[in-house]
Amino acid sequence: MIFKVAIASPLYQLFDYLPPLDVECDNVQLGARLVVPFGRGDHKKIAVLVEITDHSDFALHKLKRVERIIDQHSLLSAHDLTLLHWVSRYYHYPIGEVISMAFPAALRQGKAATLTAETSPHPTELSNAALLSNPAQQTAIDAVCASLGQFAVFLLEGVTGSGKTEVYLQIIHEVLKRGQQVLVLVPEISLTPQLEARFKHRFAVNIAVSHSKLTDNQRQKAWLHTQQGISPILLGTRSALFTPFNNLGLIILDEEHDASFKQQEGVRFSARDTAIVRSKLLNIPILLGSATPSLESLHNVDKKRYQWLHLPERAGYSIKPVLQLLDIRNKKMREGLSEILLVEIRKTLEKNEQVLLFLNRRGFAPTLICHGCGWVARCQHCEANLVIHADEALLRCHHCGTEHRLMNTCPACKTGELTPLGLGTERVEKVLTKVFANKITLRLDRDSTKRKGSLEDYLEQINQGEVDIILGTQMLAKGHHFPNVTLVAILDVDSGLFSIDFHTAEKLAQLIIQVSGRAGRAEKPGRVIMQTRQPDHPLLTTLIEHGYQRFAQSALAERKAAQLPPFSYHALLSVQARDMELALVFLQAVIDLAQQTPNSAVQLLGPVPAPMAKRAGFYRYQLLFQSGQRRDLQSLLTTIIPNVAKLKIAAKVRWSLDVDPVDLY
DNA sequence: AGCACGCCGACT
DNA sequence: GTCGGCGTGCTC
Repeated sequence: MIFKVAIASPLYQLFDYLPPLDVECDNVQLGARLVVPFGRGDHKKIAVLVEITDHSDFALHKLKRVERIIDQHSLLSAHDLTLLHWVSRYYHYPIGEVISMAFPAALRQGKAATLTAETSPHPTELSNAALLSNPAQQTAIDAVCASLGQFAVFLLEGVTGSGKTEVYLQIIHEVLKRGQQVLVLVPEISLTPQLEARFKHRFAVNIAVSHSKLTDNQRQKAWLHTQQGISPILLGTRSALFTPFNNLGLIILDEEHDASFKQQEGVRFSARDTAIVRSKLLNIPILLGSATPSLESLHNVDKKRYQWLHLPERAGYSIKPVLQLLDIRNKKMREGLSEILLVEIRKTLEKNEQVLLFLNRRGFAPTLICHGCGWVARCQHCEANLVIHADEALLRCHHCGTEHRLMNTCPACKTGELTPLGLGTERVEKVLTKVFANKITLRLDRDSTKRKGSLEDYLEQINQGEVDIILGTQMLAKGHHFPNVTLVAILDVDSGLFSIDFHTAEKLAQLIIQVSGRAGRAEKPGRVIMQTRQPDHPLLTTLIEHGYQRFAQSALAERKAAQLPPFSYHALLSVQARDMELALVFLQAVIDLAQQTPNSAVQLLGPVPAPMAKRAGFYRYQLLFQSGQRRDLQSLLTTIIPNVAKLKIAAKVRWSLDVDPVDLY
């Protein structure tokens, strides 16, 4: 009897052990945790039992013995293990690391998987008869409910105010009536309080919540409640995806286009794509929701892989704002605000309505330049300029955190006048408080909301009407809705138009639509003004004249013409090292490995410097794998990645692989 | 990733 | 003579 176990280590393999002595092993369950000796000395590791076989490829006399079986009852089902194996294979990440990711911290360390006594399971009692729903909502509800108990992917497309959440709630109600559980995934924690409140109001059941801002204990409790079936609903972020369920009947993934569903370190999995795999394994439906679906998902609808459900705006509930481009070429500007925009802001404030301004750059100004000699304040560790933070009299690097005192004279020529160049939120805030001195301006960015809970306090002030002008970065683009805001302005929409990364256009369009959904209500619709020097840019004109769907069609046509994803498949191998040469030698070794594995169906693009070629003292390079067929790309990666990991030089650099990258940075 | 082993420089 | 620097190699 051989136990094949997973151990958290950067090795792409399982480890074989002999069963423990003096213990009855006939009933030991796959997915149970074990204590095993590992490495030299008497070191112990927590392992997860993955397979029991009767032969080993490893020399039998070298096998060590399992020391102890921690769990009498498995914590992970066979399906859970299959899903984790899929993640390890598809994202080319060591199986032991992937499996350990499924457990909360304490269980990873071998603590007993027991709940504290205070747990009194809520009676599973379904309250509150359904609200009214309109025909489009009913169609969506019926379609998903008809698929309960079988695999199907639904894309529910509906703008703010179309009643998506109500559709979710009614479908969940049906799943709970069948005695099954529901997994609800959302992109960010900031969205969960409202959603959680709405769920709790609707269902008198135990709702588990899991996201990274909770303590380890809170997360473990949610994990165990879900695993044991005490909580019929788990509401969580990306990392909650791997929580085991007793009887999962449906997955809902809201804001499916959101980039935060893609993990950007370690195992770079897509929670959306992995959730779909989980649904398929369990033979249950999955519902993806968005006002601005990703191009991949729309493409999958075209290919009939997903079923498209559409919620038009409801009559009388419409908060659809008017989108307008404001051509600022040759217009008089005051710190990034055109005269025309200032007039519109004034008119709005005079009606006692609120104004929301977006500028996606914090600080006072992104550049400090010497008017005398042209010296620019640069970060010595990054290929980036230092950002002026006037409030704190600092120059700060937004990439590595380096800080310097803001100086008065040019350190290069000692005489020249130092001039701030460009716009940040602090600078715009300053001019707003001056121009609208009798109004209250509130700045919301990472700097002004550092204190825990301050964002919530500010949001409350806004909704109480204590604030007239809200100026913020994209942290305001998600979730929060401000009914008394009737004017939204995007101060610099052009910065999103010229990127080397083809994903940026899609993200900009989604941002514009999401931002526009933050404002107004039925009787006071909002208006969105975008300042631009590119009023004829096709992205902007298509979006404004024909809406998101038409934009998405033309963006997909462009992707197809250029053979970019979703019409081809990408994997990005990135490396960083203090020594530039080392990084390049590593990538050359990877290229050599790829060329020893002839696969003409995969193109290698690179090595090229990363878009920020130096960051925090590390030089950064990357290599892009591209293929027309997913299986060709996968088979090449399966062959080479474990060998890449074994390269001697791999230990001297930091490298990572991103399959299906959502940004190429 | 850890962690032990091993082969070279400055200390009691 | 020994403590310890971190290069190298291994983990069932």
